[in-house]
Amino acid sequence: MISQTAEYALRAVTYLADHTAAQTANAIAKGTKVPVGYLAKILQGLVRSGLVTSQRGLYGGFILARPPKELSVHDVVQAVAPLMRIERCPLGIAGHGTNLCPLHRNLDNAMATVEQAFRRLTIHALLNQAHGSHPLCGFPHPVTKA
Amino acid sequence: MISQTAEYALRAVTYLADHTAAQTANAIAKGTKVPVGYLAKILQGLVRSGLVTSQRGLYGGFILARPPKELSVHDVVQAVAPLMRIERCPLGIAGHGTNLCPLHRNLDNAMATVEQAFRRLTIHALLNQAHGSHPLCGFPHPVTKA
DNA sequence: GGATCAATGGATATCCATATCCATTGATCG
DNA sequence: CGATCAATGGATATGGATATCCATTGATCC
Repeated sequence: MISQTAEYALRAVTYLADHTAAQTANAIAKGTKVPVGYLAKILQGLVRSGLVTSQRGLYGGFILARPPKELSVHDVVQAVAPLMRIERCPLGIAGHGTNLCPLHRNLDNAMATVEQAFRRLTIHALLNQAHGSHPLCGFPHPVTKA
Repeated sequence: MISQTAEYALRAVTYLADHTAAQTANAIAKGTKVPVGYLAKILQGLVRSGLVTSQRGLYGGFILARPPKELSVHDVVQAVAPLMRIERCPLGIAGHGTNLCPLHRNLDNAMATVEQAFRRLTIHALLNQAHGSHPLCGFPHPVTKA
């Protein structure tokens, strides 16, 4: 459904949204159970996309570039592993344009539904949904460093 | 969204639904633009799942095991490349049960929506949606052999 | 300046979905 | 029976997503 990379990116962003101070790749990796080396790559991607800001050196790390209310799940997914819509006939007939056959029209409609849901769902909303107030599955609410 | 394998399987099943006589892997491959060797493997999977019946030798080939009205897109997708729902916490905390965190609850809800859509959509419905009456993208309606 | 911390970029490894090829099995025809 | 047709199963390749490692760059502290 969504790639492992997108899943990791969402965990990282959720984690960042839950912290005000900069968080190192190491801290995020521990807090989200994502392999640290791979996470570093994903964070680089998020930085390049402008969703996250990075800072080197002591007390450095990563911070969200926008408030969680203005950051959707769709933004994150598109940044690291875009959900491709079906725009033209996958059977490659020329001149068929946007007029998809029933099969692909229906498949794309399903994708459209998901895309819409992801657009509407902000990271802020995730944090504030009732669940004993921890935003990540089965995780003790991390103590925000003072 | 759905794997290449599932896409191929759906094309093949749609093709079969449009033909009464048995169709060889070769014919299906040509008619759906799927690599024949790979299609053969996928068809084997469909046979094993009981969605399709196979017959060797001259005039052999593949036929749908059920009428297209009783065959959903979901059936086909599940048979070859199951869409995995999120059933428990991907962060692997024991005893967390089915109580997903907001992130994974929302992701799984999106999947549930897609699953529902796929369950409701039959192959028969695909064939009968108005589109100049060819079920596959940009494809001249194949002449059903007499 | 030197020491330490932490992101960056590049090279490399691993795994799985995708894909190809072919010898074997089984069915039909004459 | 032999010849032909076509699915089956197994071995093998390939590419992209996933993942690891490390030298380099840049920032902070003393």
